Amino acid sequence: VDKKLRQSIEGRMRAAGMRVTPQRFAVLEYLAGTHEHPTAEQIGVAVNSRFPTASRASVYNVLHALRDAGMVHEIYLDDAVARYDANLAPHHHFICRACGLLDDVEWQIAPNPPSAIGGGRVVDSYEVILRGLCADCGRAASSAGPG
Amino acid sequence: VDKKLRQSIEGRMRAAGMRVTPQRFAVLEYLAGTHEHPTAEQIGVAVNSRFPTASRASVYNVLHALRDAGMVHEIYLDDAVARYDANLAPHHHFICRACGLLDDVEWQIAPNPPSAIGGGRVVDSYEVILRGLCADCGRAASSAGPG
DNA sequence: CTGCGTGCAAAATGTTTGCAATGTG
DNA sequence: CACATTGCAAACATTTTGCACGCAG
Repeated sequence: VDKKLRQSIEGRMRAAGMRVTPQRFAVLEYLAGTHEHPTAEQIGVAVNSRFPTASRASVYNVLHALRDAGMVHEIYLDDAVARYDANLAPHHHFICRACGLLDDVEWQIAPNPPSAIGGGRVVDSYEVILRGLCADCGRAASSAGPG
Repeated sequence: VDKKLRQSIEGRMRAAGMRVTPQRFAVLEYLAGTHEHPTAEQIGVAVNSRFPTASRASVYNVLHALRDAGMVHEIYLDDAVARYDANLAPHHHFICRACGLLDDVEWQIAPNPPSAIGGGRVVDSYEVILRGLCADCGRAASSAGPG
Protein backbone atom coordinates (compact mmCIF):
# COMPACT_ATOMS: atom_id res chain seq x y z
CA VAL A 1 0.00 0.00 0.00
CA ASP A 2 2.87 2.43 0.60
CA LYS A 3 5.46 1.38 -1.91
CA LYS A 4 3.98 3.79 -4.43
CA LEU A 5 3.65 6.55 -1.91
CA ARG A 6 7.22 6.01 -0.77
CA GLN A 7 8.52 6.20 -4.31
CA SER A 8 6.39 9.21 -5.07
CA ILE A 9 7.74 11.05 -2.06
CA GLU A 10 11.35 10.07 -2.72
CA GLY A 11 11.03 10.84 -6.42
CA ARG A 12 9.67 14.27 -5.78
CA MET A 13 12.42 15.01 -3.29
CA ARG A 14 15.10 13.91 -5.72
CA ALA A 15 13.50 15.89 -8.50
CA ALA A 16 13.91 18.91 -6.26
CA GLY A 17 17.56 18.08 -5.77
CA MET A 18 17.12 17.15 -2.12
CA ARG A 19 18.69 14.25 -0.33
CA VAL A 20 16.20 11.82 1.09
CA THR A 21 16.61 11.35 4.81
CA PRO A 22 14.37 9.51 7.25
CA GLN A 23 13.41 12.80 8.90
CA ARG A 24 12.42 14.41 5.66
CA PHE A 25 10.54 11.38 4.54
CA ALA A 26 8.68 11.15 7.82
CA VAL A 27 7.68 14.80 7.80
CA LEU A 28 6.42 14.77 4.25
CA GLU A 29 4.64 11.46 4.69
CA TYR A 30 2.93 12.78 7.78
CA LEU A 31 1.87 15.97 6.09
CA ALA A 32 0.62 14.09 3.06
CA GLY A 33 -1.53 11.93 5.30
CA THR A 34 -3.36 14.63 7.21
CA HIS A 35 -5.94 17.20 6.27
CA GLU A 36 -5.11 19.27 9.29
CA HIS A 37 -2.66 22.09 9.16
CA PRO A 38 -0.24 21.21 11.88
CA THR A 39 2.30 23.51 13.43
CA ALA A 40 5.98 22.67 13.49
CA GLU A 41 5.60 21.43 17.03
CA GLN A 42 2.71 19.12 16.20
CA ILE A 43 4.67 17.76 13.28
CA GLY A 44 7.65 17.16 15.51
CA VAL A 45 5.59 15.24 18.04
CA ALA A 46 3.86 13.15 15.40
CA VAL A 47 7.05 12.33 13.56
CA ASN A 48 8.99 11.50 16.69
CA SER A 49 6.35 9.07 17.83
CA ARG A 50 7.18 6.87 14.85
CA PHE A 51 10.80 7.53 13.99
CA PRO A 52 14.12 7.45 15.83
CA THR A 53 13.85 11.12 16.59
CA ALA A 54 13.83 14.30 14.68
CA SER A 55 15.15 17.14 16.72
CA ARG A 56 13.23 20.36 16.85
CA ALA A 57 15.86 22.08 14.75
CA SER A 58 15.64 19.38 12.12
CA VAL A 59 11.89 19.63 11.95
CA TYR A 60 12.19 23.33 11.21
CA ASN A 61 15.02 22.67 8.84
CA VAL A 62 13.07 20.03 6.98
CA LEU A 63 9.95 22.17 6.80
CA HIS A 64 11.89 25.05 5.35
CA ALA A 65 13.56 22.79 2.82
CA LEU A 66 10.22 21.35 1.75
CA ARG A 67 8.72 24.80 1.58
CA ASP A 68 11.59 26.15 -0.51
CA ALA A 69 11.26 23.18 -2.82
CA GLY A 70 7.58 23.99 -3.21
CA MET A 71 6.47 20.68 -1.73
CA VAL A 72 4.50 22.10 1.17
CA HIS A 73 2.76 25.37 1.81
CA GLU A 74 3.53 27.46 4.83
CA ILE A 75 0.50 29.39 6.00
CA TYR A 76 -0.21 31.86 8.76
CA LEU A 77 -3.68 32.18 10.13
CA ASP A 78 -4.95 33.76 13.31
CA ASP A 79 -2.12 33.03 15.64
CA ALA A 80 1.54 33.83 15.22
CA VAL A 81 2.45 30.24 14.41
CA ALA A 82 3.43 28.78 11.08
CA ARG A 83 1.26 25.93 9.83
CA TYR A 84 2.08 23.49 7.07
CA ASP A 85 -0.03 21.98 4.36
CA ALA A 86 0.90 19.34 1.81
CA ASN A 87 -2.25 19.98 -0.19
CA LEU A 88 -0.85 21.84 -3.16
CA ALA A 89 -4.15 22.08 -5.00
CA PRO A 90 -5.70 25.53 -4.88
CA HIS A 91 -8.02 25.72 -1.92
CA HIS A 92 -9.01 28.03 0.87
CA HIS A 93 -9.46 27.80 4.60
CA PHE A 94 -12.24 27.90 7.11
CA ILE A 95 -11.76 28.72 10.78
CA CYS A 96 -14.44 28.10 13.37
CA ARG A 97 -14.73 31.15 15.58
CA ALA A 98 -15.92 29.06 18.49
CA CYS A 99 -13.63 26.04 18.60
CA GLY A 100 -10.79 27.06 16.34
CA LEU A 101 -11.31 24.15 13.97
CA LEU A 102 -9.28 24.61 10.83
CA ASP A 103 -10.52 23.13 7.61
CA ASP A 104 -10.01 23.16 3.87
CA VAL A 105 -12.67 24.67 1.64
CA GLU A 106 -13.17 23.76 -1.98
CA TRP A 107 -15.37 26.74 -2.76
CA GLN A 108 -14.02 28.97 -5.49
CA ILE A 109 -13.98 32.70 -5.48
CA ALA A 110 -16.02 34.74 -7.97
CA PRO A 111 -16.09 33.37 -11.47
CA ASN A 112 -12.37 34.09 -11.77
CA PRO A 113 -9.82 35.55 -9.48
CA PRO A 114 -9.21 39.21 -10.24
CA SER A 115 -6.10 39.87 -12.28
CA ALA A 116 -5.97 43.59 -11.73
CA ILE A 117 -7.30 45.48 -8.75
CA GLY A 118 -6.27 48.99 -9.65
CA GLY A 119 -3.23 50.98 -8.73
CA GLY A 120 -1.15 49.12 -11.27
CA ARG A 121 -1.06 46.06 -9.10
CA VAL A 122 -1.20 42.65 -10.75
CA VAL A 123 -2.59 39.71 -8.84
CA ASP A 124 -1.35 36.23 -9.53
CA SER A 125 -2.74 34.34 -6.58
CA TYR A 126 -5.10 34.75 -3.74
CA GLU A 127 -6.06 33.10 -0.51
CA VAL A 128 -9.37 33.29 1.29
CA ILE A 129 -9.96 32.76 4.96
CA LEU A 130 -13.58 32.13 5.87
CA ARG A 131 -14.71 32.42 9.46
CA GLY A 132 -17.88 31.25 11.09
CA LEU A 133 -19.20 28.28 12.97
CA CYS A 134 -18.45 24.67 12.21
CA ALA A 135 -21.27 22.13 12.18
CA ASP A 136 -20.84 21.19 15.84
CA CYS A 137 -20.56 24.73 17.16
CA GLY A 138 -23.46 25.84 14.97
CA ARG A 139 -25.65 23.14 16.48
CA ALA A 140 -24.61 24.10 19.99
CA ALA A 141 -25.37 27.76 19.31
CA SER A 142 -28.84 27.14 17.93
CA SER A 143 -29.86 24.81 20.77
CA ALA A 144 -28.73 27.47 23.25
CA GLY A 145 -31.17 29.84 21.61
CA PRO A 146 -31.00 33.60 21.17
CA GLY A 147 -31.73 34.58 24.67
CA VAL B 1 -7.26 70.43 12.50
CA ASP B 2 -7.09 67.81 15.26
CA LYS B 3 -9.60 68.98 17.80
CA LYS B 4 -12.30 66.97 16.09
CA LEU B 5 -10.06 63.95 15.69
CA ARG B 6 -9.02 64.18 19.32
CA GLN B 7 -12.62 64.29 20.47
CA SER B 8 -13.59 61.48 18.16
CA ILE B 9 -10.83 59.27 19.50
CA GLU B 10 -11.55 60.12 23.12
CA GLY B 11 -15.26 59.75 22.62
CA ARG B 12 -14.91 56.33 21.10
CA MET B 13 -12.64 55.21 23.89
CA ARG B 14 -15.03 56.41 26.54
CA ALA B 15 -17.93 54.79 24.73
CA ALA B 16 -16.00 51.56 25.02
CA GLY B 17 -15.56 52.15 28.73
CA MET B 18 -11.82 52.71 28.48
CA ARG B 19 -9.82 55.32 30.30
CA VAL B 20 -8.08 57.70 27.98
CA THR B 21 -4.34 57.73 28.56
CA PRO B 22 -1.67 59.46 26.49
CA GLN B 23 -0.33 56.07 25.41
CA ARG B 24 -3.69 54.88 24.19
CA PHE B 25 -4.41 58.12 22.48
CA ALA B 26 -1.06 58.12 20.73
CA VAL B 27 -1.41 54.55 19.51
CA LEU B 28 -4.90 55.02 18.15
CA GLU B 29 -4.06 58.35 16.60
CA TYR B 30 -1.06 56.85 14.90
CA LEU B 31 -3.04 53.88 13.61
CA ALA B 32 -5.82 56.13 12.37
CA GLY B 33 -3.31 58.15 10.42
CA THR B 34 -1.59 55.41 8.50
CA HIS B 35 -2.69 53.08 5.73
CA GLU B 36 0.10 50.71 6.54
CA HIS B 37 -0.40 47.78 8.80
CA PRO B 38 2.31 48.28 11.35
CA THR B 39 3.55 45.70 13.78
CA ALA B 40 3.57 46.32 17.51
CA GLU B 41 7.22 47.25 17.31
CA GLN B 42 6.70 49.78 14.53
CA ILE B 43 3.86 51.30 16.48
CA GLY B 44 6.04 51.51 19.56
CA VAL B 45 8.81 53.30 17.70
CA ALA B 46 6.44 55.72 16.02
CA VAL B 47 4.60 56.52 19.22
CA ASN B 48 7.71 56.93 21.29
CA SER B 49 9.17 59.37 18.84
CA ARG B 50 6.44 61.85 19.74
CA PHE B 51 5.33 61.06 23.26
CA PRO B 52 6.96 60.77 26.67
CA THR B 53 7.43 57.05 26.16
CA ALA B 54 5.24 54.07 25.88
CA SER B 55 6.94 50.95 27.08
CA ARG B 56 6.86 47.83 24.99
CA ALA B 57 4.49 46.19 27.43
CA SER B 58 2.14 49.14 27.29
CA VAL B 59 2.10 49.11 23.51
CA TYR B 60 1.02 45.49 23.58
CA ASN B 61 -1.39 46.21 26.38
CA VAL B 62 -2.94 49.13 24.53
CA LEU B 63 -3.19 47.20 21.29
CA HIS B 64 -4.99 44.37 23.01
CA ALA B 65 -7.34 46.75 24.74
CA LEU B 66 -8.16 48.48 21.47
CA ARG B 67 -8.59 45.14 19.76
CA ASP B 68 -10.89 43.84 22.48
CA ALA B 69 -12.90 47.04 22.26
CA GLY B 70 -13.24 46.48 18.53
CA MET B 71 -11.41 49.67 17.65
CA VAL B 72 -8.58 48.09 15.71
CA HIS B 73 -8.18 44.87 13.81
CA GLU B 74 -5.38 42.46 14.53
CA ILE B 75 -4.27 40.62 11.43
CA TYR B 76 -1.70 37.98 10.63
CA LEU B 77 -0.25 37.82 7.16
CA ASP B 78 2.83 36.09 5.86
CA ASP B 79 5.09 36.38 8.82
CA ALA B 80 4.45 35.34 12.37
CA VAL B 81 3.93 38.91 13.51
CA ALA B 82 0.74 40.61 14.52
CA ARG B 83 -0.19 43.67 12.50
CA TYR B 84 -2.75 46.29 13.39
CA ASP B 85 -5.24 48.16 11.29
CA ALA B 86 -7.57 50.97 12.31
CA ASN B 87 -9.52 50.68 9.08
CA LEU B 88 -12.70 49.01 10.31
CA ALA B 89 -14.46 49.10 6.95
CA PRO B 90 -14.59 45.72 5.23
CA HIS B 91 -11.61 45.41 2.96
CA HIS B 92 -8.98 42.94 1.90
CA HIS B 93 -5.23 42.93 1.55
CA PHE B 94 -2.66 42.83 -1.18
CA ILE B 95 0.93 41.72 -0.66
CA CYS B 96 3.64 42.33 -3.24
CA ARG B 97 5.63 39.16 -3.68
CA ALA B 98 8.72 41.12 -4.66
CA CYS B 99 8.99 43.96 -2.18
CA GLY B 100 6.59 42.90 0.54
CA LEU B 101 4.43 46.00 0.18
CA LEU B 102 1.21 45.63 2.10
CA ASP B 103 -1.86 47.42 0.90
CA ASP B 104 -5.61 47.64 1.30
CA VAL B 105 -7.85 46.47 -1.51
CA GLU B 106 -11.38 47.70 -2.05
CA TRP B 107 -12.29 44.91 -4.44
CA GLN B 108 -15.24 42.82 -3.33
CA ILE B 109 -15.48 39.10 -3.55
CA ALA B 110 -17.93 37.37 -5.87
CA PRO B 111 -21.40 38.87 -5.95
CA ASN B 112 -21.83 37.98 -2.27
CA PRO B 113 -19.77 36.21 0.27
CA PRO B 114 -20.82 32.61 0.61
CA SER B 115 -23.02 31.90 3.60
CA ALA B 116 -22.72 28.14 3.52
CA ILE B 117 -19.84 26.13 2.13
CA GLY B 118 -21.04 22.64 2.88
CA GLY B 119 -20.31 20.36 5.80
CA GLY B 120 -22.79 22.26 7.94
CA ARG B 121 -20.40 25.14 8.30
CA VAL B 122 -21.82 28.65 8.35
CA VAL B 123 -19.67 31.54 7.22
CA ASP B 124 -20.15 34.97 8.71
CA SER B 125 -17.04 36.76 7.53
CA TYR B 126 -14.17 36.32 5.20
CA GLU B 127 -10.82 37.77 4.46
CA VAL B 128 -8.93 37.69 1.18
CA ILE B 129 -5.22 38.01 0.70
CA LEU B 130 -4.16 38.81 -2.83
CA ARG B 131 -0.57 38.33 -3.91
CA GLY B 132 1.23 39.60 -6.93
CA LEU B 133 3.34 42.52 -8.01
CA CYS B 134 2.82 46.10 -7.03
CA ALA B 135 3.06 48.84 -9.65
CA ASP B 136 6.76 49.48 -9.07
CA CYS B 137 7.81 45.84 -9.04
CA GLY B 138 5.62 45.11 -12.05
CA ARG B 139 7.38 47.83 -14.00
CA ALA B 140 10.78 46.52 -12.96
CA ALA B 141 9.84 42.99 -14.02
CA SER B 142 8.59 43.96 -17.45
CA SER B 143 11.61 46.12 -18.23
CA ALA B 144 13.84 43.19 -17.31
CA GLY B 145 12.00 41.21 -19.95
CA PRO B 146 11.30 37.49 -20.12
CA GLY B 147 14.97 36.60 -20.60
C1' DC C 1 34.75 9.40 0.20
C1' DT C 2 32.41 14.16 0.12
C1' DG C 3 29.58 17.04 1.98
C1' DC C 4 24.75 17.79 3.14
C1' DG C 5 21.73 17.11 6.93
C1' DT C 6 21.25 16.12 11.74
C1' DG C 7 21.28 16.95 16.83
C1' DC C 8 22.09 19.67 20.60
C1' DA C 9 21.96 23.76 23.07
C1' DA C 10 22.42 28.52 23.11
C1' DA C 11 20.82 32.87 20.90
C1' DA C 12 17.41 35.63 18.83
C1' DT C 13 12.86 37.32 18.19
C1' DG C 14 8.04 38.53 19.57
C1' DT C 15 4.84 38.48 23.22
C1' DT C 16 3.23 37.87 28.18
C1' DT C 17 3.27 38.49 32.92
C1' DG C 18 3.88 40.51 38.17
C1' DC C 19 4.24 44.19 41.01
C1' DA C 20 4.94 48.88 42.54
C1' DA C 21 4.24 53.66 41.07
C1' DT C 22 1.35 56.80 38.49
C1' DG C 23 -2.49 59.30 36.65
C1' DT C 24 -7.41 59.21 35.14
C1' DG C 25 -12.11 59.88 36.29
C1' DC D 1 -9.56 58.86 46.29
C1' DA D 2 -9.91 54.22 44.01
C1' DC D 3 -8.61 51.59 40.76
C1' DA D 4 -7.28 50.95 36.04
C1' DT D 5 -3.05 51.52 33.54
C1' DT D 6 1.81 52.09 33.11
C1' DG D 7 6.80 50.70 33.24
C1' DC D 8 10.31 47.66 33.99
C1' DA D 9 12.48 43.32 33.66
C1' DA D 10 12.19 38.68 33.77
C1' DA D 11 9.50 34.73 32.00
C1' DC D 12 7.74 32.55 27.86
C1' DA D 13 7.14 30.32 23.43
C1' DT D 14 8.64 29.86 18.98
C1' DT D 15 12.08 29.96 15.57
C1' DT D 16 17.06 30.45 14.24
C1' DT D 17 21.88 29.56 14.44
C1' DG D 18 26.92 27.15 15.06
C1' DC D 19 29.48 23.31 15.29
C1' DA D 20 30.83 18.29 15.25
C1' DC D 21 29.25 13.77 13.78
C1' DG D 22 26.81 10.59 10.68
C1' DC D 23 24.64 9.02 6.68
C1' DA D 24 23.09 9.61 1.73
C1' DG D 25 24.82 9.51 -2.72
